[in-house]
Amino acid sequence: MRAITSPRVENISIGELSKLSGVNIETIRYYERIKMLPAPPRTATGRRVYGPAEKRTLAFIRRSRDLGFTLEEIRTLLDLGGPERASCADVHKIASAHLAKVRGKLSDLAKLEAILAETVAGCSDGTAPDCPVLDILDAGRQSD
Amino acid sequence: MRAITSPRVENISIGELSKLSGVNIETIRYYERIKMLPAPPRTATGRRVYGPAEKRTLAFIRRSRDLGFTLEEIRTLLDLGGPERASCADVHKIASAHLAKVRGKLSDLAKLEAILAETVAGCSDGTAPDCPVLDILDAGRQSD
DNA sequence: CATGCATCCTGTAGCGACTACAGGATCAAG
DNA sequence: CTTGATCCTGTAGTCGCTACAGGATGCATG
Repeated sequence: MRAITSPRVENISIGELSKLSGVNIETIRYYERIKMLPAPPRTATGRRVYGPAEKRTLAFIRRSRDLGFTLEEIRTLLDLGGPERASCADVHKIASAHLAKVRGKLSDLAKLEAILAETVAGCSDGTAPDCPVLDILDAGRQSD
Repeated sequence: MRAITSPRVENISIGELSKLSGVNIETIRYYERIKMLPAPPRTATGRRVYGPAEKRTLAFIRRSRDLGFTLEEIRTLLDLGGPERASCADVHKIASAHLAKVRGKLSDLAKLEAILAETVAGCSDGTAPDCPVLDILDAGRQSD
């Protein structure tokens, strides 16, 4: 979609795009290679030229990555939001499955935090003669 | 003299070790390759024979991995717990650094959960005409 | 003793999501 | 015109496994 009403066509280099989006240059090229991002037009000398559309897409990808979606999931999301603007239900399915995964991870991590905190506390400043941290890690499974 | 009744010298195969420890056979061999585990003795025909020591070490590794330590960290922990039984302070440093990382991840994940939950809720059953999930992902960065 | 199946062996390649080069080409400023 | 920043392609490395391929043993049964 070429911006008809948009006055200036904002042409930016990959370096600028990288700075603007917070995505590594190498990663942007990587996204292009694996077809997460469409290949942009080039200058006569072969440099990539990006416009607002790519900027938007990249921001979408980045945000979704931050939220822990895999590239595969994001690809699907992008497709769902594409020309067809298909079923919101599909999007909902992906997002809520992902939410479930996140919640699982969250509770695992919370448990882990508790154990670790306890472990570390047992050896508060390293003056203990035998290190309880190692013992706890060692004896995690009591029945050995 | 093979162990008949009481396994005084507990000699086990890699398969048994795998079952006992819950670590994949391939992974055990991988650990050996990258020197996380010492190479065990072999039978005349080249099969690995493990004893209680390896079992212990593997359990230690496994538990530490479950707690999210990297193999590199675990390697250090194993060294620290080795013949020298060196400074508990070092162990404490590693463990608490790791705890800090875990806490960071935990809070990130909690924020993420909140955003995702909200996002998903906005599209509770996919009957909305335009999908709010995509819009939210899209518009995460308001200033674009 | 032969058969057959489970288990083991080595070695290599693949995964996801990047990251880090090497070895050039081009651009913008002084 | 020279310098240094930026860009290009292509390949290989990272982490922590996992999955083969293609073969060699081990053990129970007929």
